[in-house]
Amino acid sequence: MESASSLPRISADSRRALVVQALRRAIETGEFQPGDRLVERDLSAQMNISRGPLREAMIQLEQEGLITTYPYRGTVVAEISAEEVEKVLVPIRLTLERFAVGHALQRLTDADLAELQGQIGAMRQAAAAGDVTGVVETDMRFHEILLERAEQPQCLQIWRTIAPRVRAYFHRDAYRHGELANVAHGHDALLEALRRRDPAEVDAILQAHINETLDL
Amino acid sequence: MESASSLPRISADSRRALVVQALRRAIETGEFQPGDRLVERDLSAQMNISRGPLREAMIQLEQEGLITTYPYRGTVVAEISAEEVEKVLVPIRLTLERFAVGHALQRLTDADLAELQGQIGAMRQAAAAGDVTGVVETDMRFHEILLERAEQPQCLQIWRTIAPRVRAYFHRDAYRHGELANVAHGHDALLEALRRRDPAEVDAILQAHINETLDL
DNA sequence: AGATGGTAGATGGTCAACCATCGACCATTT
DNA sequence: AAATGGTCGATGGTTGACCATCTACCATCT
Repeated sequence: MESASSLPRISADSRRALVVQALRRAIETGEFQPGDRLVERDLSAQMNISRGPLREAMIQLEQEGLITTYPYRGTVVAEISAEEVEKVLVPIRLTLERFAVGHALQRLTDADLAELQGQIGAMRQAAAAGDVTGVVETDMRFHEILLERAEQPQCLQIWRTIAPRVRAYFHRDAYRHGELANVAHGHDALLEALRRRDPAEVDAILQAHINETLDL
Repeated sequence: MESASSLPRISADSRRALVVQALRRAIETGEFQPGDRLVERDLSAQMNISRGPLREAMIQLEQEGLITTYPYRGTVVAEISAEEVEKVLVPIRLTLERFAVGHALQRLTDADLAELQGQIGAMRQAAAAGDVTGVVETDMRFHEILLERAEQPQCLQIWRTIAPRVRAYFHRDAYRHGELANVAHGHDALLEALRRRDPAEVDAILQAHINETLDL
C-alpha cells in the first residue's frame, strides 16, 4: 500500500468530547446567542446522545465561561462584555502567551515552524474565502501550537479555558471582512521573528500582535 | 421565636458540589499530592456517592487545573510549578483583581466592609491558632468578596478557576508559621484603603499586597 | 530474537430509569 | 387584600448496570 492518506482518520474523541466541540462551536460562531437557554433533554434528543455525557460537556463549557448553569432551573449562554475582553481576557492572554513563547522559543523544531507556516497558509485561504470561522480557528491554533511547545501544563490549561471566549469575541466583534487578510500578515511577522529566535524581538512582536486585537 | 441563629443552615449544594469541595480541599491542603492517582471507583465507594456526580466533580476540578485525566487510563493530581505560580498565576490574579476592585470600589456598602472586616478577624484567629488552612481560606475569601461585588461575571468566573491553585500554592509554599500573623495585617491596610475609596491608592496597595505573595 | 496477535484486568465512558428541586400558579385562610 | 400552603410541570441531579478503551503480558509465528 503506497499511502493510507485516502483513508479517514478515526477520531479517538469520546462522545462527550464531540459534544463539547459542537456546542462550543455553536456558541463561538454565534449560532447560540448570549441569553439563549440550553435545555439538557432537548439537546440530548437533538444530538442523539444520552444526558450523562451531555451534562459532562456542559460542565466543561461552564468552566470555560461560555455558559452559566442555574441548579434545577436551566442553563443559558453567557454574555462576554467587550470591557471584560479588553481589560481581562486580552491581558491574561498576553501574560500566558509571553510566558509560553519565552519557554517554547528554543524548543521549536523545523517541523514546528513548518506547522506554524501551514496554519498561516490555511489562514490565508480562509481569509480569501471570507471564511471568518476558518480564520479564527487557524489564528488561535497558531498560538496554541506555541503554548503546547512551551510544555508548561498550567499555562496551557488556563489558555485553553480562555481561548473559547477569545474565539467567540473574534467571531462577534473583531474581524470584518475587509480586514481578514491582515490577520495572516500579522502572523507572518511573528513567524519570522520566531525563526530568528531573538527573545526580545519575539516578545515585542507578540505584544503588538495581540494588542492589535483591540484595534480591529 | 427570637432568633433562628441556633438552627443549622441547610446546605443547598448538590452532592456533586459537595464532592468538588471535598476533593478540592484535599488537593489544596496537600492531603493528595501531585502525581497521586484518583480512581473513580475507589473515590466513589469511599465517599458513598455514585460515579456519575463524582465524574462531574472531577471534570470541574480538571478545568481548575487541579487534576489531569487521561481517557480510559486514570486521573492524577496535577503539579503546579513555582515558576508557573510566579509568572502566570500571580500576574493573572493581579489583572483580575485590579479590574474587579476598580469596579467594586464605589459599590461597597457598609455591610460589605463589615464582612471584609469579619474575614480579617477570622484570619487573625486562624493565624493565632497556627491554622494555615483557616488563614488561606479567609485570605482568599476576602478577595473573592471584592470580585463578587464587582459584578463582572467573566472576571469572577476566571478568578474562581484560578483560586484553587493559588490556595494550593499558599498551603504548600507561601506561608510559614511565623508569618501567618502578617497576613491579616496586610489585609488591614487594604481594607483601610477601600474605606477611603481612592482608586489609585487602592490599586497601589492591592498590587503591593498581591506581589507580596511572592516574597513570603 | 523480533514481530505479531490475543487476552484479561484496570479504568473510564454511556445509557436509561428514577429521584430532587424550584417557582409559577391556584386554593384556602386570616 | 395579604399571607400561607399545596400542586404540578419544567428542569436538573443521581443511580447502577452495562459498554468501551488501553496496556501489560503472554503465546505464537517468522
